[in-house]
Amino acid sequence: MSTETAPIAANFLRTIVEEDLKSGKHQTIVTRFPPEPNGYLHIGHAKSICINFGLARDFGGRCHLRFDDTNPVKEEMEYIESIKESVTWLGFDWGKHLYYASDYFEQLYQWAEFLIQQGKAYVEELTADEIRAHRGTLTEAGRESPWRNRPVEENLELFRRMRAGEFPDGARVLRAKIDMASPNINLRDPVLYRILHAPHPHVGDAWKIYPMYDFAHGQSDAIEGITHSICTLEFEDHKPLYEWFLDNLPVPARPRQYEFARLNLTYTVMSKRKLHELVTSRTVSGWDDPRMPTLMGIRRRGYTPEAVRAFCELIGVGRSDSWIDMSIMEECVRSDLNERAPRAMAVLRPLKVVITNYPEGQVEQFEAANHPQRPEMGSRMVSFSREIYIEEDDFMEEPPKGFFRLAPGVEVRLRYAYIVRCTGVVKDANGNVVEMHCEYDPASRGGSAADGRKIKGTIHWVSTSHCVDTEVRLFDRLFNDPNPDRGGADYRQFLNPRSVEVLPAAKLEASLAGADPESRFQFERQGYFHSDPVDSTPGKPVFNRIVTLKDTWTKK
RNA sequence: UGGGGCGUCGCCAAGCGGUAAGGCACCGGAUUUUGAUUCCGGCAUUCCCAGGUUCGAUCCCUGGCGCCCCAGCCA
Repeated sequence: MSTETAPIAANFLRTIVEEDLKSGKHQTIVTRFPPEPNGYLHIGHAKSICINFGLARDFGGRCHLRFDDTNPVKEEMEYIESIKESVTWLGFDWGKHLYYASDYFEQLYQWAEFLIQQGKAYVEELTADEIRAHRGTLTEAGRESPWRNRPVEENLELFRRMRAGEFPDGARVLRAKIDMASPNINLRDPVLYRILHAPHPHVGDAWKIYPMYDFAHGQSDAIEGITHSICTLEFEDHKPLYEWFLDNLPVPARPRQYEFARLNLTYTVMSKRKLHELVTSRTVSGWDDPRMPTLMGIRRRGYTPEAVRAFCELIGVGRSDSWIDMSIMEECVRSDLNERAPRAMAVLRPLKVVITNYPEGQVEQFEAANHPQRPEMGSRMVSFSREIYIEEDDFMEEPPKGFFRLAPGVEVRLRYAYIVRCTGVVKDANGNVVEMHCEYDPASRGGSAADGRKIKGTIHWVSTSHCVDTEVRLFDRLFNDPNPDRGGADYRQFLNPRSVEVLPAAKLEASLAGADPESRFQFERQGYFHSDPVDSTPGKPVFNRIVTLKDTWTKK
């Protein structure tokens, strides 16, 4: 009993794999992550990556990275590179198993000829519109094409001429001969090949015809010996076709397709089209904007790969449409970073404080723990002086009940330093508080009162002459509605106008000046922050807020 | 009113005929020099609805209801 390892969360896919291994159906399992290189990966892909690579990892199998590159007009090398980088960043390794559907184009072509020879495929000369008209509707059967029963030899010759580039785009198409009356529209003589005089990002201009997804995917799985071909629910209707090819072609293996529900996340959009629009309309700064649900954006925001993986594990795998609340993902970074991020003090919206009874010119050093629960993470010294900055929010002239930060006459502890009492404020012509005066208790060095009196509030601070000035960006959700896609309304009307707030002059404790790019800290009492890898400069890191700390005070 | 899928706590999600796991959220309370963390405790007499089979049904049957997907020479 006690030797049992922590149970891996059960889900139907793991159950299937477990049974296939136990029954001996498979000696080892092989999965694959098959992105089309026509865009950047997003958090929804992360779920699929974690499922596929995770299954392989947990059951001692392997997972291939295979680019589903059958449509050269939409695909680009840049995406291929970016996808590889994102998968690696997430922490997965395909080893030597990097493949391209385009690597199988010759085999696929041979199989297409095989189908023609078997009388199971034909060259179509109807236009795209005519094909659509013949396809019928959801409730009416389709009609057979006049070209459906042309002789094998004619089909073969025409298909070879298609390959040779003798026809313009769209002039002809190769179709499977299945069943125009099938209630499953995918079986109504699906298109297998189309003519595309377009260069391919991986195989160049070797081909003038390209296979459709349906004709490429299952066969690629078979070629690679994929045992469990896992995709999202919308492909379930394609499964009979997937199996039809496997049944009618001399493929070397028999993969099986399984489907799961794709990830939906609240307060964001996931479709490639909308993500693209956000970028091109300059609504966001780019694909790696820290507000984007892309893996590049999430990374730049400061999420750790561990947090993203934990999130994918936590949400589970099922077949019912699900909407995961964004707060779940936020909680995943918090719990990861709570363990590992060093703490530091940073004043985001500074209010100057003069400690009137503190000797002018005096500077003291206080030791501050890098992590209160993990002494092995060490400590650093912070400088204290007569003039400091505190957070604007930590002072209220007329505090509400239950406020235990600074207010006139009230005492508070400056973390790691002294207990101070507010003795007055300085206001500008408009009545805004521009400076505050305090007196400190010299007997409270380190923050503990000599007489043992309880101090309810502790606030963070930074010495005005020992801090670094820098930019900090406060990110929030991109949309202010849980489902911006709802009801066909224009999702852009739900854009959160305050999804980013730039604070040009935040004050960081001096130790932060040397922060490496892409390092993460907890700014005490505020949240977790990440030094931006693009905009930081030596000595002046720029910080992105990853997520706030939980806050049971402002919530009230 | 063609085909496919789904419906278990606010959000996910186990469960596979034997009397409702877990996580997140939420609500209490304890500790706390981060109103954080941590820690304890609470949180579905009930599984979309209605019938039926059974000693017994969230799990089987029948009939409803609701939601999602499919008519690209996209994937």
